[in-house]
Amino acid sequence: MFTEHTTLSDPVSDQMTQALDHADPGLAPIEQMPLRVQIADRIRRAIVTGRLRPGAALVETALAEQMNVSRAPIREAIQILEADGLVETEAYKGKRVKPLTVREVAETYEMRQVYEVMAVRRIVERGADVSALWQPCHQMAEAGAAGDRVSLVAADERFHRLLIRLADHDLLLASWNSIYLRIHQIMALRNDRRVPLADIAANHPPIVRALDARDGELAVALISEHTRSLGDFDPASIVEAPA
Amino acid sequence: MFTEHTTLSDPVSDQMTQALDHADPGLAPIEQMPLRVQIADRIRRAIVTGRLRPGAALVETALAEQMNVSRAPIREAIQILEADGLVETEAYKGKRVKPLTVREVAETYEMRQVYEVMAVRRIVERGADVSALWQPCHQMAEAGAAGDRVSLVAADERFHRLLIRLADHDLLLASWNSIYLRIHQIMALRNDRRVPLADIAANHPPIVRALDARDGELAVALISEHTRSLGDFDPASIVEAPA
DNA sequence: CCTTTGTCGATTGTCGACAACAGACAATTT
DNA sequence: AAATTGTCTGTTGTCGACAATCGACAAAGG
Repeated sequence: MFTEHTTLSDPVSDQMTQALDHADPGLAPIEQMPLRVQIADRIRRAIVTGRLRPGAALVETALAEQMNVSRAPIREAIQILEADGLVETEAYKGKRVKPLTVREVAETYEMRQVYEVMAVRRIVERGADVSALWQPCHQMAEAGAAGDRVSLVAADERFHRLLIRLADHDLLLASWNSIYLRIHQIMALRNDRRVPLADIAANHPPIVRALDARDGELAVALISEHTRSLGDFDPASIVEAPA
Repeated sequence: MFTEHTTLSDPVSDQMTQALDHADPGLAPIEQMPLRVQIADRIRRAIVTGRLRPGAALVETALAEQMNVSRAPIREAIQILEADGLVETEAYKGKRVKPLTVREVAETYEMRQVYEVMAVRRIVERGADVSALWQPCHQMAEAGAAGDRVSLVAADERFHRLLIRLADHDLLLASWNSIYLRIHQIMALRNDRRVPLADIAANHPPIVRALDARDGELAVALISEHTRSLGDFDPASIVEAPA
């Protein structure tokens, strides 16, 4: 077990949870997270879904009143987000959602590529079983056929997260998660429709096949090209003025 | 400018600063860091120098009294260290210096290798000027000849940090810094005397030469072997029982 | 008109006190 | 004696209030 930091487990289905649709948990252990974590999760989701845009001010007193808690857990939550690299503080002036610069976006995608290449190398070296990767692949294909972009993106994330997991490297996973938060945010902001859905779905199976065949060079080349292409983007589409 | 997080700027010369030996700063801008940052720096240094060993309890009230501040900045400082991955929290039970497992140590060094390889690749691709790397090289040679292990390790860190800087990639630098904190800690704890000083010093110039010659393959191979060898260590030398 | 100084509102920084919780140990009951 | 319950202690979690700082604007003085 790691520390208490959460992992943004469920990016989908958010406020649709009513009082009716959750099955009776019986007497299963009741999970209680510190307030700061719950708060951090909420704000984080607001940021990575684009509801809180880069540059938006986060005022402790306002958030405290809004969520009906004191400032202390709000402060701590924001500090968590600061460590995530999503929030920026200027002493005695304010905290705000960190503005995205073109450079940061590029660096983020480059880092992601390095992480995924590292994962692929490890998977090949260690001979891990990659058959589980087929499931998200199929889901992507279905979503692509149905033209359901949201489901496809969700399946894509599952694919890549699973790929990282298969590398069996906790530090890599943590680093990738941290990076992927920002990727989430970027995708939410730029809402890019250029690449056809079917293409995205079609990119993944060859990777799995190469991994399965233990063809390290090919697998690295494929994942490298795949993640690199994601970094090509329209610079003006998202970025606010740096200052 | 980044946020306010510090960078453990000066690992050496700590408490030797008396009231006399600092030159008159004139009317230069007086730097004031939030208490949490000063506190975090102190505790961080204590951890990475091994003065606070893995598993050691960090009790907020005790630290608050000891440093003569309230618990609030202590809490926030500890939270920073938690984000650094140096401290671990268990709700309502306590905070302690995160125990080091064999696996974590191995993963840390593997991650460092990936980062440095990435840096070398970027340096070669971008044709950065690497002549500045000679200075720490020479310092290492001198320290090696004088048998001064401390100076040599310090110069070694300068070499590698500069190498990362030359890659001109902020996110890489931040990630490397985070990793290197733990490396600091590990080195402080295991105090390993196996590798001869001269060998360490001798390993670096070939890397600079390869970079200078834009021989990417050779440079990657050299840095890869260099950082990999550091990860080979005596497992029993540092690790406490995981639980 | 320009410069300097004072004041004000907004925000974060810090503090001291109290509440909630986990674990250990004693008291009670059977 | 064993099991259950109560209690106590150490620690973190949360709160409300106050202090410090910043930026902007008004006010005073030349």
